[in-house]
Amino acid sequence: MRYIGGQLPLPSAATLLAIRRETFTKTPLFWTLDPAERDQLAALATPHQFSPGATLFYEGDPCAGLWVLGSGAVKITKMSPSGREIMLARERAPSSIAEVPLFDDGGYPANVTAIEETLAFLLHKHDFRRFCEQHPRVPLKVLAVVGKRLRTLVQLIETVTFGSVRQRLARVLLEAAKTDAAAAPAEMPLTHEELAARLGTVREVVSRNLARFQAEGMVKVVKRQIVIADIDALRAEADTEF
Amino acid sequence: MRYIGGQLPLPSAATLLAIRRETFTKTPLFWTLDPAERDQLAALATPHQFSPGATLFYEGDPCAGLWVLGSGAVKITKMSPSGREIMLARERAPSSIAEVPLFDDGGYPANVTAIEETLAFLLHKHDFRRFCEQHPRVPLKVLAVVGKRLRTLVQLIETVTFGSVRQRLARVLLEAAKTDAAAAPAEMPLTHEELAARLGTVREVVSRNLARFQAEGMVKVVKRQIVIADIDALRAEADTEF
DNA sequence: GGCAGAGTGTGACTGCGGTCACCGACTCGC
DNA sequence: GCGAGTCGGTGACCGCAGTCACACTCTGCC
Repeated sequence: MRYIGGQLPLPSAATLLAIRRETFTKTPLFWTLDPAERDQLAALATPHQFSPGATLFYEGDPCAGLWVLGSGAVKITKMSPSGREIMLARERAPSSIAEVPLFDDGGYPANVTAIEETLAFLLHKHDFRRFCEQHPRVPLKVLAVVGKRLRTLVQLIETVTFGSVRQRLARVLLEAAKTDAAAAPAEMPLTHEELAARLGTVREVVSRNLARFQAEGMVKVVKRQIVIADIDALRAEADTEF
Repeated sequence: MRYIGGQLPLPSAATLLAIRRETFTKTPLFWTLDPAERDQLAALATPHQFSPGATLFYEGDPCAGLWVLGSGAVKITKMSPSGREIMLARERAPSSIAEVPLFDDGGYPANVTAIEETLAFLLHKHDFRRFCEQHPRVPLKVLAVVGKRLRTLVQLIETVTFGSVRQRLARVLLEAAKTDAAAAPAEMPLTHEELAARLGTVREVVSRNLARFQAEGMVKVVKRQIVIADIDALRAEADTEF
């Protein structure tokens, strides 16, 4: 772990109100609401601050409620008892987490950990369910969001069962380059350890495959930063059929 | 393929009405409705008959609507271009299929194929969505069902990434013994090919692992039927930590 | 009875991925 | 500048799973 987890003091009350309003406006789940309804819901949420490495909740924990990301980013993971990790998804604000256990009365299905400094709002399960009953369009939107999530999981199963680490690595690199380019151009602060978790494998294997990519001229490593050198070759690698 | 796919003639109109009513009463999705509402919805559905091996729809097909299983069973699969298959789930009537694409405007996310003689009702997407808007408790129930599905997918990812074929095979055998025991005691009409698809591997590997199980006295094969000989040992195998 | 076809058993081979071990490079704090 | 801790690279090794090839056993059918 590079970071030490833990909750931090929150922003002041005044800025918090503004952040809260903005968060709930931007979050897809609430797009179908009008501003007054959003404010009403936002008022029910309690803010929590997490530093990188801190855990929002663990798999199996009873479901406290819906988490709405105000800023920062988190990863959703499963861990094997022996310590290996696989990342199911990464979510960046504005977004929401843990819609599923709100409705099927189970615990949280996976671990969620902050990977950046993250501000998240917790909407209590019963508050949100009551709100859903009063605003029937919300569950429909939740369904759309959960549907997307389910599709990406199916995709993940496909690549894990049929694809190789090499292939998955290529995909992750492309994806990271794309999403991070939007936030902070040409920067990929990924340790091999994190990549391994993302792929459901171990550090050494990532190391080796990256070395091969480098030998083949597809990526370069400068100052521990991975830089894509031949994006087309990488794309070809990612798209090769199983 | 042991079976040749295709649609068959339907039962007579009179029996069909009875079946239809019973189907919609038993399907979990519609439990929250009262009988009149159910009948109203049932009237919109069109029946289709499938023999084993016949395909209800393929991955990527535009979403026609929700499928409600009246009798029989289907498998939900993904195929790799090179022909390998992985079974994401099996659904037995009474149940419903393809809730997801109704709400997120994508195509069907996977293939669905009948594995028994199956009667299924198709509820058109727009009919069902309109019904959802009029009966807000339905989407909530859909969410619960989709949530369960998502949980099993997460579970699948976990076993595929961390577990071995041996382990997964043990689990599948236990599961098959359990579900089939309810329907038809002590019968497991699974070919190695089918098991392989279920596990996302190939026939030979299943064959070998089964042979090992047999050598270790955990299962017996009589007349090409797999019989569990030492259920505790098999359970231990299935539960060994990764 | 004999043939066809589906289903099964198994040996040989290969490569990938996971494990272990160890060292070198970089960073940060004192 | 030094030491501790994290991160990265690499060699050795091993086992599982996937591929190919082929022979055997059922079953049903003509």
